[in-house]
Amino acid sequence: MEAFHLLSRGGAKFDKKKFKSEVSLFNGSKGREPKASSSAHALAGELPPELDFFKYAQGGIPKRKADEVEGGIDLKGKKRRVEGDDEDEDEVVGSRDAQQTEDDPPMPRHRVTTKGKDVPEHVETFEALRERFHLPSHLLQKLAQHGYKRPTGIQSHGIPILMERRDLAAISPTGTGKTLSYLLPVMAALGAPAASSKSDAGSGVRAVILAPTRELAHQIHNECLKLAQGRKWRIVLFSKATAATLADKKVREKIDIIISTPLRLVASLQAGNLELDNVRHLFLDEADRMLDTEFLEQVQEVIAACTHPEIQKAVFSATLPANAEKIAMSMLRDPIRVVVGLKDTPLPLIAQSLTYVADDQSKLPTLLQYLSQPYNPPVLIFVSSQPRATSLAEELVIAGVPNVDCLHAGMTKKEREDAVSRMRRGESWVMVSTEVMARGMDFKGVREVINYDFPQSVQSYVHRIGRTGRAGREGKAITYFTNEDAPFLKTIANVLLQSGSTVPEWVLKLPKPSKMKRREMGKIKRAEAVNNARRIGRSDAIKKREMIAGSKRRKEKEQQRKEKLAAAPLSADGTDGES
DNA sequence: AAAAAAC
Repeated sequence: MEAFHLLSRGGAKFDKKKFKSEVSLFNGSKGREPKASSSAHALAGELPPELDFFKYAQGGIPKRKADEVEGGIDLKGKKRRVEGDDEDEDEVVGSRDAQQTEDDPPMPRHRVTTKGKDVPEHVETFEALRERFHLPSHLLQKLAQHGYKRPTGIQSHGIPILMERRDLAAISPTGTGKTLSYLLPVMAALGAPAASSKSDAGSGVRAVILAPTRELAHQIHNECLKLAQGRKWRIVLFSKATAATLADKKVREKIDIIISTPLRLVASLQAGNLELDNVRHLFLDEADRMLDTEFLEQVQEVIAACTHPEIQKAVFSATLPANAEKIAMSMLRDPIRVVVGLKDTPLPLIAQSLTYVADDQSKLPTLLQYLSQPYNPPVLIFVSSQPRATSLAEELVIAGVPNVDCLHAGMTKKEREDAVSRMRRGESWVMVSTEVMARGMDFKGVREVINYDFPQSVQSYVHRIGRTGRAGREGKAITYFTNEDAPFLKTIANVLLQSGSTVPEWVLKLPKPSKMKRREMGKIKRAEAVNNARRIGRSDAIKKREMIAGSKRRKEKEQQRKEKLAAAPLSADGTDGES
């Protein structure tokens, strides 16, 4: 009860450990929440942030028993039915996820399907990679050293494919270790650092990894550094600052791996400060996002700059709509497609629910009510725009919710970095953010996701809620919907159903979007078409200038907002009280 | 279908 009090008032200095176990105890009565013991255990066993990378392999992850009945639906039975529905008839059904063997951590079981010519045999263990591909022992040591026991589905199938230098389109659910599945082969292929005299691999960058957000690029970079620890590879997280150092050609030639967002890289290419003609590995993380129209052109420019004849390309995501897959496949050479589990589907470990809030005004009271009761921090809250992120965070602070943070791309680089590190340190209890956080970000502790604003696509939904339930842990996801969201509700509801969560009967009985709605949507579509048509005639330079102006305006607005907020800082430091 | 993100 004390914890409850502290939480709602936010007035006291805080022992998170103590707090969390008490809150969990509290929740225990509700049955659906993770058990107190598991919560306390997870917390006690928490690794320092620098070891996060190895979390996938950790044992002792609490998991719902397979035969547990939840909300009237037998998860096991449900899952079997869904698997039976698979439509890709010409696909080869490979092994199951290696994680399922008796004594091992209960990672979710996923079927793995592969498609393509001469698909390399998957491996059951990391050791097998040494025998087959001479994976350097220092890499194996890194894995073993940190308790990495068995490869996940995507790792056991993807790594051999990549190590045989084949192109790959990999689809695997959120939190199943995609990053390692492409980093390990890159590190193995690099051999000696470019700076070393032993290197016979030509000069200049040999691997490029692209990600859609700075935060994700940063996270990938960190994980890469962990694998490279003690080695002399130059692994560069591309930023304005690092790009500036490239003017010196000697500097560029010694880089081994670049991890970057597309536009940053394109800027350097255009400035003539970077050559990618020696790149042997070009990987796209969050591939469907990277192939969105807004990124596509930039990505294509990077691809065009990678002129090495033996370049290996690969794309990774938890979601890959048909459209994006078509583009991806056209970019790859004789590709292999690997699908772990079901495409565009969240993990069954995430308990999903829908909450009706009549309109936008009703959301805040609903959220405050929710946060006035015990919850498992940190909670990640998604909204649809930057201003809404700022103002919601503001409202929560005013309402006395402690340790509220905010993250969106309108913030400065430093603000964004600070927000992420508060999150990593467990100092944020409530993180309000936009789509910028929806993909790839791996905050181990996140147990709850709230979609305050309805997601704009199934893909967005899957990635957002995939911030929880990672590496075999449980998670909880709540999605608010208003009357206006109704036309899109059924689509999302089906996603919930497919992944083993329950949906109120009446939602399933909803008709397809009404004629009126469709007409409305049609109007928007036409208006957009007209708008686009108007733009077609314009030069790229004008478009670019407009884009820059738009972003400047946003930044100015943001600054004004911040100044207003100065009296009530977003970031509580644990000792602050409300006014 | 629409916003966000990328420099």
